Amino acid sequence: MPGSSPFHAIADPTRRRILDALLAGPLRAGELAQRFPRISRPAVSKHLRVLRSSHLVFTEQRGREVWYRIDPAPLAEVEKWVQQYRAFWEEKLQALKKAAEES
Amino acid sequence: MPGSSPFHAIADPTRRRILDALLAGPLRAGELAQRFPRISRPAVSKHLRVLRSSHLVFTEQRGREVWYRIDPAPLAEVEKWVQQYRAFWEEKLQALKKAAEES
DNA sequence: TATATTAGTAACCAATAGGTTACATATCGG
DNA sequence: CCGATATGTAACCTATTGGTTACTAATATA
Repeated sequence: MPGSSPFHAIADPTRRRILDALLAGPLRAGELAQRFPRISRPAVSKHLRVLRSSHLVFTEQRGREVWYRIDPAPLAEVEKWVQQYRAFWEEKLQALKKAAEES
Repeated sequence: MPGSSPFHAIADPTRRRILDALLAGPLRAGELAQRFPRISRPAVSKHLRVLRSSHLVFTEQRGREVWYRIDPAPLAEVEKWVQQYRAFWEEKLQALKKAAEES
């Protein structure tokens, strides 16, 4: 539990939507949960725990409220990995272009 | 099963290593499995099925051999999503830089 | 101080994931 | 044709995931 992979953290679509919501700015736990009417608050709370454990979000306690905000730093690892494949797919696009020009 | 998310497909470290291996060029199923001595061939076969179902790899049958190669196209979705957060973390780096200069 | 409000946790459950061994299927080579 | 090789699948097991409801702890407020 202490420090799971960002690849695992972003695998779940609900967790990605949570991060997307936080992109606009910090939110309280409850407010965040309200944005997912189809699942319960504890379910969201668990997703937040996963995001915390992978350091994709961090919290600031203000009285009884807990504010969540993004820390996108761990996504750099994901980006780096995906970028390895960029050259590959750009090659393919090049090949397609060439083929189109030759037809 | 027909068409699972690339986010899910790359969540597993073994599947990422399979893709990494294929980056150097196409490989046969068995040859691929040999690179993972700690897990059985059927386990690798199952990972390959997941990768196939998310269209990250495709196969070419040649006699009794099955050659696997990468199709990185679905990773574009991942890249696109991660890039949204780029601006965010670059801002943070900027802020750090600024703070360093002012100290 | 009593009561709402906010957030997390405990205990539980069904479904999925990732692994295993045993088996089926198809092709190659002698 | 027959044995060896290459690959995938079936059946099964355990751990993890994502969800639920019920409860606890802490802080704000009337």
